[in-house]
Amino acid sequence: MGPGVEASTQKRRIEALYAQLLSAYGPQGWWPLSSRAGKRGFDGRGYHPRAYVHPRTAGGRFEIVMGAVLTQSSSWTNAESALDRLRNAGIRLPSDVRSCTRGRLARLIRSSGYFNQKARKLKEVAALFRAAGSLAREAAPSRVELLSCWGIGPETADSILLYAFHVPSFVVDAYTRRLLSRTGIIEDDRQDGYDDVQRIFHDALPSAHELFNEYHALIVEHAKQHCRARPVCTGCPVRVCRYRDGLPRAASP
DNA sequence: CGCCAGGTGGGAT
DNA sequence: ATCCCACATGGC
Repeated sequence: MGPGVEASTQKRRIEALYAQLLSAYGPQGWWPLSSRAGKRGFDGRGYHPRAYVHPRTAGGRFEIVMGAVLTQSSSWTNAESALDRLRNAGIRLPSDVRSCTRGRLARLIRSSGYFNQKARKLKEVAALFRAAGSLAREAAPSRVELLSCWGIGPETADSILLYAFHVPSFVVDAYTRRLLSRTGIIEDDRQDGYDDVQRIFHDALPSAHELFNEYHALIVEHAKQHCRARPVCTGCPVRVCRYRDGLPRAASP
């Protein structure tokens, strides 16, 4: 939190931002599942957006884990087509990943980018979730345990905790930093580390996974529609922001 | 064509 | 602790 900014002010800003985003975009219903989720072996008929059915099976949960890795620094559509190819190849459980060669995995997930690295990452998370029952709802791994896995950093760890296991751990991504920076809630998107930004949300909000789920999803939707790298400010529902029509302005009071 | 996309790990300073 | 870079495809 910036110097001189009261915690109650910070809390109001975070709450107001959520209200504006929810009002503008409506409930997002994350996590998005692969486009054919609902066919055999997968739970949830729905698909992103706004048709979320929370995962009940190990396969559904592990698909979220794989999706969280595949979408690292790449678009969801690219990650999703990789998920589709994994599903079509019958790869939906850690054991399926383990019995697939690294090279074949890389070929299947080519569209997600960084495919050699990500093939290794899938191997690593498959090893992490190897134990029977490790994907059970009540067997959520600890954050430290996730972070100790090669290929899982703080954002991926929190995505897995929140969206696969419903543990209320707020997900901070590049979009979150950009939005908080532009609205003046943080100084700039480099100043604060991951845990600092996460703490802003944890301090301001009740610790509820449904709320954290929606808030992060709304930030992503908002970042795609308006708060892009090159801002699209026409029709932007966020009232306090130092940009208008792509031009930097002085921070609002 | 250049920029951007729901990061992470490793190495140099 | 903090920069800097490799990793790579696809959409606009």
